[in-house]
Amino acid sequence: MQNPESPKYQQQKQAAIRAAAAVFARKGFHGASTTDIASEMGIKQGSLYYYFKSKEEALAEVCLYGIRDYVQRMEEIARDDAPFEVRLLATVRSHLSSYREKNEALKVHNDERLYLPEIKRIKLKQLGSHYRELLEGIFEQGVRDGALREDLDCHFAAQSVIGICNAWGELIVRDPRLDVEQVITKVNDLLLRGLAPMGAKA
Amino acid sequence: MQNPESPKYQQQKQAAIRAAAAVFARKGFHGASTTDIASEMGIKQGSLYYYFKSKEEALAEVCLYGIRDYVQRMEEIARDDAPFEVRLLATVRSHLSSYREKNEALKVHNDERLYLPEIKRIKLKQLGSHYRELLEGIFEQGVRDGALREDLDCHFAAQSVIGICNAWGELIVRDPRLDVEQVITKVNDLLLRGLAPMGAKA
DNA sequence: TAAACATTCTATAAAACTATAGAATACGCG
DNA sequence: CGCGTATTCTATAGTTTTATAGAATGTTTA
Repeated sequence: MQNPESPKYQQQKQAAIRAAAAVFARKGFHGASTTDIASEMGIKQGSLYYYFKSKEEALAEVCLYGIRDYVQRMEEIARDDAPFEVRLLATVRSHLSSYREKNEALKVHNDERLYLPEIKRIKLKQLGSHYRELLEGIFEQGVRDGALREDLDCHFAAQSVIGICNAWGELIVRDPRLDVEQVITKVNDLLLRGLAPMGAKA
Repeated sequence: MQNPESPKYQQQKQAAIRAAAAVFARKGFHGASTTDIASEMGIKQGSLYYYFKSKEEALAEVCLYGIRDYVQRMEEIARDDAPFEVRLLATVRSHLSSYREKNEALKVHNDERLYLPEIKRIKLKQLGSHYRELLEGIFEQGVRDGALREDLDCHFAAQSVIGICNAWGELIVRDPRLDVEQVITKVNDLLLRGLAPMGAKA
């Protein structure tokens, strides 16, 4: 057993999660065989079970790995009270920059809903909801500060941000020529204008 | 063989496509077994091959079925030259209202990219591109008419509309309590404000 | 160096899945 | 009704896949 949680083990486990993330993202959960994942990290199929008890556990680990520091960054943004515009930009940036950089771990979240053991699924759902609630809180603060129009549906706004960021995240991953920084600017701009109070400045 | 293309055959084929669409949407291409699809429409696994030569062909049919009248409605919108605001609303409505109504055929498009035979994939890509180009054209017209800001990146705008509509489409399907008409209004509003010229009216 | 432990490999059992063939049943029409 | 065709069923061959067991190899440390 991997009792000492040795550095090598940790490192390889990380590699296993990354490999699984990449292959799941490319082929989907069922499309990815354990053979694929193993060979992605340069070991044989059977050896993969040294790191994961099952294929589903691999998926669970990938999902949690993908969302965790994601939520963490959102918490930081929510914590220090900058003006709304700054927070929104930080959110969009956090969401979109990680999409390409932090490999494909996030693309899996369509599958996660389906094939995860109950407990893990709940855990993930909590993290996802937590993320959305943090974002909603930022919008509520924005309304209070007058940076957003008063009748704004903050839940709608938060969902829209997540939705549009995910959509552009996909496009960014799919098309390497896209300039991430530029996309971030434009998405931020679109949202800012779309949610601004009636007679806002440019 | 199904020589006469009898009404019953047509009807059952339609049912088969719908069933496949539903199961693919729920479980993804590889997650869906032919047994699942068959039992979804109330027949046995082997019988499915009376309607599809292979599982991949089923996917192809589902994808084409999903996107066709979609593109067609976009063509209508692009054809009669209404003011930009009307066209945008029509687009958002077409996109979102079909999402729940026209079952799950559209959700599959992540898989399609991966598992489709080359020819079908190209066909689909063409349809998708065509759709986006029509939308881009509408934006370009909107800029010319002064309804949109001059420096608007129409490609970006079109992608964003598609992205946000898809995102909300998913939410609509997943949560039956959501009021589609209300979502349409809000999404349209967000986009309209986000893309409007600098000193626009409410 | 040798013992103890960690990591990977090979081989395989058991299950699931696609696709086909041929039998069985349902349907429409003279 | 009864013939011909359309549709569905059963059974199965042939793959592919997950997961496990035990052997083989690497690595650390005393």
